[in-house]
Amino acid sequence: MEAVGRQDTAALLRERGLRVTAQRRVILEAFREDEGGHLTADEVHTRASEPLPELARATVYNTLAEFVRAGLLRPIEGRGATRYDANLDEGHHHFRCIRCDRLFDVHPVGVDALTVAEPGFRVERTQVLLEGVCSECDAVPA
Amino acid sequence: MEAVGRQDTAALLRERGLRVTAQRRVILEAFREDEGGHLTADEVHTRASEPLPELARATVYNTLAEFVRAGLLRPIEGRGATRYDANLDEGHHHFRCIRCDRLFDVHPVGVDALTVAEPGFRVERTQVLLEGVCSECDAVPA
DNA sequence: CTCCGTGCAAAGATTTTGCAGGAAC
DNA sequence: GTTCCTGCAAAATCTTTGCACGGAG
Repeated sequence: MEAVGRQDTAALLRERGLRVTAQRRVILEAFREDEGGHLTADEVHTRASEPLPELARATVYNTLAEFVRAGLLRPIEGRGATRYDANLDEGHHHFRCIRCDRLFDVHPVGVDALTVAEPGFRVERTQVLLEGVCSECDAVPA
Repeated sequence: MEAVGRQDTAALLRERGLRVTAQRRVILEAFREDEGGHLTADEVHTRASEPLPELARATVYNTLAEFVRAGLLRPIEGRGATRYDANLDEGHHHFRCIRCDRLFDVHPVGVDALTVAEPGFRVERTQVLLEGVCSECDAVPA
């Protein structure tokens, strides 16, 4: 929601016990600059390569996994490549357009009870994915 | 829920407008014989290869996609390989154990309101995935 | 200085595609 | 007989791994 300055990026990394490197900074900033903030590893690589052309794909994968462990990102698994969500708000869920494959944040009504414990299972995470056609694609005949 | 005989398998395929072939029959029967019915393409291939050793992997993928289009299976996307669900009951959702990676059917309380239309999006499908540790894995120290 | 992160390349896993032969209807 | 499915093999996609160098703390 709130835009965070570049200098804060380093502080955020340090806060989470992560070493500050140029790679981590540009990767984290790629999410801040993205409207919506739902990027695939490949998209992150493309964007972060602009300021840092030497950046290897493997580093992107390693770093994204690191960020997930540190609680900076949340992986959204679905069709094809995994997308990473920088919006850590527990109350939101996702809508994927089956036409354009984009991912949107949504706040559906009536999902709050989902945190209810399931007997026999220790629930640690909940992922709600709505699928359909977004208004933009719905306007197109095809 | 109810076990369906082999002879019904062919009828079911015909009903859905699908040609009846040995491959499709053994693939569909693999789901009936599986407790829980959440198989990956590879698991389907392994099981269906028993009665039909010539069965190619590509055929399994093609056939599963066909079955999804025909409404016989529902794809459950998540970490790693996609699992296919033979339980078409709209009211159930899934729990994945992050230790053993198995998928269980669950009926969490309070999810009914999820079918609520999301303004601006035409929702066609809803996928709720709970993640955590199953009771079986929870009993193991590691 | 020490440790951890990075880059490179290669392998691994999953899924898709093209085409010719063959079976279902 | 016509149409659609299957098998084979190869490629495309997405992700992980091993190892040596180099920069962060």
